[in-house]
Amino acid sequence: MSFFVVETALPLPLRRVFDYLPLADEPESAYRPGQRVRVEFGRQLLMGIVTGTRQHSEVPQNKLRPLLERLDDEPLIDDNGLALCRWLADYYHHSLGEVLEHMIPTMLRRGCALSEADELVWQATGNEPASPLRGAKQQALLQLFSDQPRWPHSALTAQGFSLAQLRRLQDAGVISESQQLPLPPLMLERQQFHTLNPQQQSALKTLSAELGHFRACLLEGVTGSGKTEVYLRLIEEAIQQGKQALVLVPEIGLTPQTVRRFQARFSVPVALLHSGLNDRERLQGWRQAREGGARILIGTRSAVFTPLPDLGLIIIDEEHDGSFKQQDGLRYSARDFALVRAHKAGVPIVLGSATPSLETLHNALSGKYLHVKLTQRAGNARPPGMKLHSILHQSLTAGFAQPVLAKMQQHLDNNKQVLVFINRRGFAPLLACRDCGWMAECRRCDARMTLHRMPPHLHCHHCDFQQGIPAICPQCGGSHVEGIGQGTERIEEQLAGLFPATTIRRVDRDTVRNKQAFDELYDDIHDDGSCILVGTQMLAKGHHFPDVTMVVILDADAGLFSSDFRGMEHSAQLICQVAGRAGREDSPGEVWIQTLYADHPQLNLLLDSGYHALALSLLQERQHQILPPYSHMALLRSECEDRIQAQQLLQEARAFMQNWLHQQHPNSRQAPVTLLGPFPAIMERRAGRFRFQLQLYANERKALHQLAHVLVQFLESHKGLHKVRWNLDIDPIDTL
DNA sequence: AGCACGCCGACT
DNA sequence: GTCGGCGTGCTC
Repeated sequence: MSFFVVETALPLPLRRVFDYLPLADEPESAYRPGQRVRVEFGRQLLMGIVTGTRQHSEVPQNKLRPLLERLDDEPLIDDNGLALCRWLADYYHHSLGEVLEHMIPTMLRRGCALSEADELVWQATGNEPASPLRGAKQQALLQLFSDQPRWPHSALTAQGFSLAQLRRLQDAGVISESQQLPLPPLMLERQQFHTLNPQQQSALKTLSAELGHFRACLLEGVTGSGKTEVYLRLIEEAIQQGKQALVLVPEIGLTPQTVRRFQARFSVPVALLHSGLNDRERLQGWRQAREGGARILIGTRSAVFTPLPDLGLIIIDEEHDGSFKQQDGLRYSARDFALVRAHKAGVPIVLGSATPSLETLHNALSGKYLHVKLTQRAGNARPPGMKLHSILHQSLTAGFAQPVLAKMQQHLDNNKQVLVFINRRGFAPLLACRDCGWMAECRRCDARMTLHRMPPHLHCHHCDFQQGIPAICPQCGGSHVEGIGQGTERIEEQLAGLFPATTIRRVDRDTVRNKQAFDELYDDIHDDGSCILVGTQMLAKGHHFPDVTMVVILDADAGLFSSDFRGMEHSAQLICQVAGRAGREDSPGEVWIQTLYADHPQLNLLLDSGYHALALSLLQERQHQILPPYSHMALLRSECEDRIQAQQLLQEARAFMQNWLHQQHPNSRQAPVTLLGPFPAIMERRAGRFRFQLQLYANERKALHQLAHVLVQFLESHKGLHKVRWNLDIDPIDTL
């Protein structure tokens, strides 16, 4: 038998693979890329993924160790999946082993067998009972198995049968046990298709012509224009062609409403992958997709990695949503990765949004993406009337201007609901002393502590540090320590005083601990008559509130002057999204935006001409400033408890890159990559660490990629400054 | 990332 | 005299 080694990717931040000797007596053909193997690595036990076999190894013979176990006969990840992981690792300059880790569910990472996701299934043998069966339960079971020969155990326990009763049938030889992967439940009552308006029909026609080959499409549809109905029809066509569809939704977008809408529309199994699932459920969903049982997979960011053998269509709903970008570790964009995946699979991808990101819009306008628009609202719904209400020189009651309160009362009197949006949870964003100006600051961050009342405490929203509320000022000993400014808790409390007869419901991370709680609250809200909803952006996404006819945006100004160049884009998207919560077909909503800057040009452009017009203007600005999408960006961040060292790492990185660029382009005046920084982060100290950033801009992605590659090599081999943590963010979405 | 080895300060 | 701090270097 000839010598060979097994090349293995390990879940380590090291950007290389490791060679292991095969198990004794196993031929080279037993090892295929994508299988899991267990190996000893130093003193630890790790699970690795085979990436190939080699006749020779660079590693000296005496250093090679044999692997301990091969866990799979069939590769867990196929060649397509592996190629996609290689692309991802390369594009984000990340270790292949860690990328592969994202590809498989937690249970499989821990070495479990695929069959762990199976359920117990009872199968009728067709034999006569070997011993007489007595009792009503036994007879009932016999009847069930003659109606249908295979029954999942859970379906039988749901009907009140016990394991002992089934065992008795098994002992009599009437049934035998086996295992199989459960299928996602099928909805039997199919919902009616909504009729499409002419615009939806034409959009559907355009998009369905793209099935069968790669094409990136932006479906830009104003709120209420019926994007979902177009997705559903398109999916229906893909399903009819024997294909699977992958639907990615934002983190809070996977509401029961959405799920029900999908499940009730298709006569094929729909699998879900979201954060509310346990490890076993995740493995089930993953396998249902991989083994083809599920024809539609709906999931959040990480679902983009799920193997789908018959993939025929990808849909990214609310493609502009920030939750598609992972913000730590492997900082990938599920949206961008999905585009690559669609390209490699030769299938169309539809990016849907009422407020597309400027990147996507740019690609659509330049003709790179097919641009499909829906400008009419489905049914008779009218767009909400949006108005700016200047609060300059106005006295406010509980943070509200008098006319706004009056208008709210009007809507409540009509038995309607009012939504108050304020993107700040807690009671007050600041606790300060009236006598000396002292403020409660977080001891670990450059930030003020937020005052909470329920329960009373100070809470840093940046590092989660909590402490009690001082009764007297720690600086001057005075007793006039009080909360300054408005948070959701305070608004809730004050509105209760102003509208004593009205139910006030607060919706933020403090009142809604998990998804299920939100769903329950949503049902309550649905059953309420008139009420006021006070909440953070949690309210803005996902759920629609049909009885809300008025939306009040209290702190729009906070987003208008963000130091991030995407600040205005994100504010506009959020305002549109909140505004979209209001109204239904017969009762149009109205949106009041309180602002100190009623003549803010961009805010006015948004309100007068809509998101698309504002986006075009913002794109022009980006073009002048040569910012994304007119340039490509990467961000090198550093953090360290020692401020000097955090900064120094970036200075050294900068010096290294300048030197490298100079060597590559000795004669050019303008390097292909522009370096900016290091700058302290907007919040320089967070959770006890000082944070800095270095910005890299390039016109050509290739130049940026090459520089990033050597930069990572430099940083990995960098000896000094060992305590400084760093990360490289390709296509960052916020530069905070 | 772990986990060793290794060389200097305050404890039994 | 040891326990233990974390600097630095390696892991197929």
